[in-house]
Amino acid sequence: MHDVAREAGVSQMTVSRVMRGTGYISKDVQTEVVSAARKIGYVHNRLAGGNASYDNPIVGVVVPTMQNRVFTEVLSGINATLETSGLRPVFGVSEYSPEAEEDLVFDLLTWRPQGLILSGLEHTDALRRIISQTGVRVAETMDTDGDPMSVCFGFSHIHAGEEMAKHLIARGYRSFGYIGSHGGLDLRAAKRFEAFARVIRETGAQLVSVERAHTASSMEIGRTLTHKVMQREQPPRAIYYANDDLAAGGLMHCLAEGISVPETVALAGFNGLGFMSALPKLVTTTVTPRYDIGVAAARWLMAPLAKSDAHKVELPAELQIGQTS
Amino acid sequence: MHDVAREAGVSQMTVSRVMRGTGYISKDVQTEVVSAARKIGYVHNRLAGGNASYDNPIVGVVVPTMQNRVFTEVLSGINATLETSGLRPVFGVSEYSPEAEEDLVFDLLTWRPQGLILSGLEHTDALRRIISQTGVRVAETMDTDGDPMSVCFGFSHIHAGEEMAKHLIARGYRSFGYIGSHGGLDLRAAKRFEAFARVIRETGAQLVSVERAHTASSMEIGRTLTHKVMQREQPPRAIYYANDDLAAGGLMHCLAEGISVPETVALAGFNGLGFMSALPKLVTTTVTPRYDIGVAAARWLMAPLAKSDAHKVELPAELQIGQTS
DNA sequence: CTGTTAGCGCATTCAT
DNA sequence: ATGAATGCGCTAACAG
Repeated sequence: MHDVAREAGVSQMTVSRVMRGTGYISKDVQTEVVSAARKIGYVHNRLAGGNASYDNPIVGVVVPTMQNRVFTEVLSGINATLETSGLRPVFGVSEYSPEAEEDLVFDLLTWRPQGLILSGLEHTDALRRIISQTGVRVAETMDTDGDPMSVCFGFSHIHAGEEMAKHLIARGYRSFGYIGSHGGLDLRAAKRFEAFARVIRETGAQLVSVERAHTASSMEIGRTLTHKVMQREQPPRAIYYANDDLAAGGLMHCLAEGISVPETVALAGFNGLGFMSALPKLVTTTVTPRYDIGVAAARWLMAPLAKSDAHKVELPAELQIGQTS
Repeated sequence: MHDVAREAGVSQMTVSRVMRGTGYISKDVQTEVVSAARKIGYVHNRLAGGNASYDNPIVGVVVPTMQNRVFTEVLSGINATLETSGLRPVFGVSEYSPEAEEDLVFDLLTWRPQGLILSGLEHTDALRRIISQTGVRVAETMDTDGDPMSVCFGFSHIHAGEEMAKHLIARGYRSFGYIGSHGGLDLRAAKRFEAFARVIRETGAQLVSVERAHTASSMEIGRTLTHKVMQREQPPRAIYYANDDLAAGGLMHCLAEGISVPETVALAGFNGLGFMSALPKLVTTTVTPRYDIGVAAARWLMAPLAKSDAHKVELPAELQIGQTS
């Protein structure tokens, strides 16, 4: 920066102001400095400045997985929004482990970020402690069933599970199956399932099978588990899947085996991912606003709401009735 | 750090060494410092250190899109590998625009990264210039058809296109269609297509239709374009898709319309994404080592090969013959 | 194994 | 509208 200053015949401080576009600078000096910088091949070091001003143009993001489009879409929303003000997301993947999430948060704090974006409302005590100790701003996403540390953006999974149960009950189904993944580590899926199961029980209907893979969700797993469930003596009349990938896999199994949907078995997914509209049958699901949640969380970190504002920002998920129920 | 030093009764430099885990520190002092830090609630500022040591624990990554699993898998490989040595990827999305890529590189250099990971071998002149001016290490990925700035990791798209053409010709097909996306901005897809078309022509077979969506690829687009192509008076006997999403959409169209595959029309995709194995028919495709490419590039940045080493690291893609050709 | 000295590349806070 | 002095939090280089 000194070199640029000398080249442009101004002080180092003026170069700094030009680089950041702050304060008053005359047009002449501005162009002079820019061309001097280009001539020397100078690239502004934004992180060194963060040292003096005590914050960096960074937002830390922790997502549970990258195997599910849901979170890459959230990330897209975050990235697109932060881009507008020169911030960048720095992310980590927790693989649905609270301890891994805790480690990641510790690591990301090491970067002195403007804020943090986490998934879900359940975190380790140590994580909560460090957050309040350091005072970083935190946006929690994807869930509103619980108490956020400061603000959360998302929807109620309990409501989503109930709503789907009611829909299927209303359609006349009385015996149900559930297919999940991640060995139950996905706590939001667990909330949906519990709410779903409760409504089923209250209605006097049956939950005849619950299957959960121990690995990440995928169409393959969905197909395999559906095969397993449908081989039983008394297969369920309707299957609720933890997400669309699993449900799509279920549909693929039925297509391949000639099982008629929804006559023999009804299927329901969760998320409303784009690829679902390309399947031969539109699968009943709950459409979630992933991208918008990312946008909302990022926007909040860029300009936090006043204290008086809501601690829970609802971005509702909507039941989408397809041709599989 | 001063406060921690005082609390632990050592010098600030010793605290620095403990935080970074470098140099020789006695076990006693080490534990003393750690507990002092915890007591005060001190979080190490790693970016301030980057100031003094002239680079940060960061690798800049530019991917063309996040809509395609291919690149999120590359990112996963990069992330998992960098994690092992405390580095983090900081990424940007170019949306297949060379100018956007250029801007992103300029921005990422502002972070003083240890290195850069880019996609493809085609970049703007300004980008090449800044790279050589600043001397950052750059790994280019996904392609080996061309000259890397320093090292590239991937496979030949020309070979992949030729190989698929030869396979389909060998199966006896003589009239072909091609379905792509991104309005031709995906240069690697373009390489495959050109090689494919050349072999077709050389064999005396026909390329009867070429369709390209102007938007990102998806199953929906694949389904729509397949519908369009199959409506023609002389539909092709085999369709080569720019990627698996499009091909899967094509298969969905055929399933929904009762078009028999491969009897009426053969289908071939590209990438060999995991979800393909869940489809009712295994689609013929070329399996690409996305994750491994991310791993290899990241590993190289962590410990660059000697000058004498290869400038092109081949991670071969393999033809996978399925039930759709 | 630990401490001292010097300074990384910037931005803040005054001045003018 | 621009500049000078000062310090941010940390690490390199060396001494011991």
